[in-house]
Amino acid sequence: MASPKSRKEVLIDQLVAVFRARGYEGATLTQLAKATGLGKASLYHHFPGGKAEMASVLLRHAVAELQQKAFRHLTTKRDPLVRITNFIAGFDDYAEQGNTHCLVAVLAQGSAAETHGSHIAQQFQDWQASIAQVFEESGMKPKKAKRAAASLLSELYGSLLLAKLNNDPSVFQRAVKRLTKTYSAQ
Amino acid sequence: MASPKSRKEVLIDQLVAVFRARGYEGATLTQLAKATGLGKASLYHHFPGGKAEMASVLLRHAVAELQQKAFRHLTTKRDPLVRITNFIAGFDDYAEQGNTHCLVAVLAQGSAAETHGSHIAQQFQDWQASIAQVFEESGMKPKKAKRAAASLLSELYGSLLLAKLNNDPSVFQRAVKRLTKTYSAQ
DNA sequence: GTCTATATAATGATAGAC
DNA sequence: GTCTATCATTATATAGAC
Repeated sequence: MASPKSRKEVLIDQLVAVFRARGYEGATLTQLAKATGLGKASLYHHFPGGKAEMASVLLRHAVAELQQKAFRHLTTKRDPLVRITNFIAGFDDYAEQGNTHCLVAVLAQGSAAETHGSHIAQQFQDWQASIAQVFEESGMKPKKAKRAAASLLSELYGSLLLAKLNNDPSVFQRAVKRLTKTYSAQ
Repeated sequence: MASPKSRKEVLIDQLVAVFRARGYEGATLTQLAKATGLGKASLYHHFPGGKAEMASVLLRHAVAELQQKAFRHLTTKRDPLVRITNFIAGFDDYAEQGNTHCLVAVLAQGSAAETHGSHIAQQFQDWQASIAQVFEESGMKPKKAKRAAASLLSELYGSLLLAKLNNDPSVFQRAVKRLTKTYSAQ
């Protein structure tokens, strides 16, 4: 079912893996070149703006992927709680069951934050509002819906971070299971 | 009441601020020198092993500070739920009400993870067990206590991360308030 | 203990051939 | 589109005077 990936998409995936694992400053051109099998000069052919351009392109790509895999489910016509559980499942997919970081969160740290921080903040506020909207449709008052949305995002990103800190993806997997159960019950 | 800080403690605090804000690779010697008001060579007088030694010392320091401010409260003789709420308050103190990162989490990312990852993982497992122990004493079965501990840590670290991603410390402050309420209500 | 000056290595980035 | 070779800059780290 997976549509065949273009050359550029494969390239982007290879670069994303390095940025996710090492962060913006930790991802050196030597490592990026090695991960893609290209020389440094070839990377500059694809990204004339160098590392900064790579980060921008990859950030857009990650946001689009999260939208497609996870947040998209929030705006369907289905039952609100089904939308939430579908969203959680999509996020689990994006995070590869707790085995990888979210690039958006990675690029919000270190010096990349100076460049992308406000964009990312806006994005997270939009996402949070999108979740809150679904909770409202499920019967919560606006204030409570907003906090429930913040709590859900916190638990997803928190357990993903803790999975990394504990060096154990199952921390994330259990959180996904628990959250899914919480919102599918009733 | 705060005991006067030694020269070295002040120095460490200044260095920690840079590592917290920029990460391990993002914290350059130039920035570290500027933050301390010292020249680079003077930093090597205090830390002959350079950046790597700074990170090791600062990591130990951060773990000790977290122990002193937060986790210490888990092993008092008080009521289990009081211990939990005291722990949360202490973590809030360490995180400066959501305005700063946890250095331990910062040093678990990027290339510093290669050096400190397993130590940090062990530390988090110990901390999690310490919280679980309290939940057990409050009446939970071991399995449930363990998951409740993971959930609490996830929410604290997740809301702290989300506060950064949203560029809004109140995300963390509200989580602390909500968690405190959850565990202080009977 | 701190400094200036400098060495050494790595990084991001380019030029130009193919 | 990819390469080799190289550049300029920045990074970590050291020597040695004070």
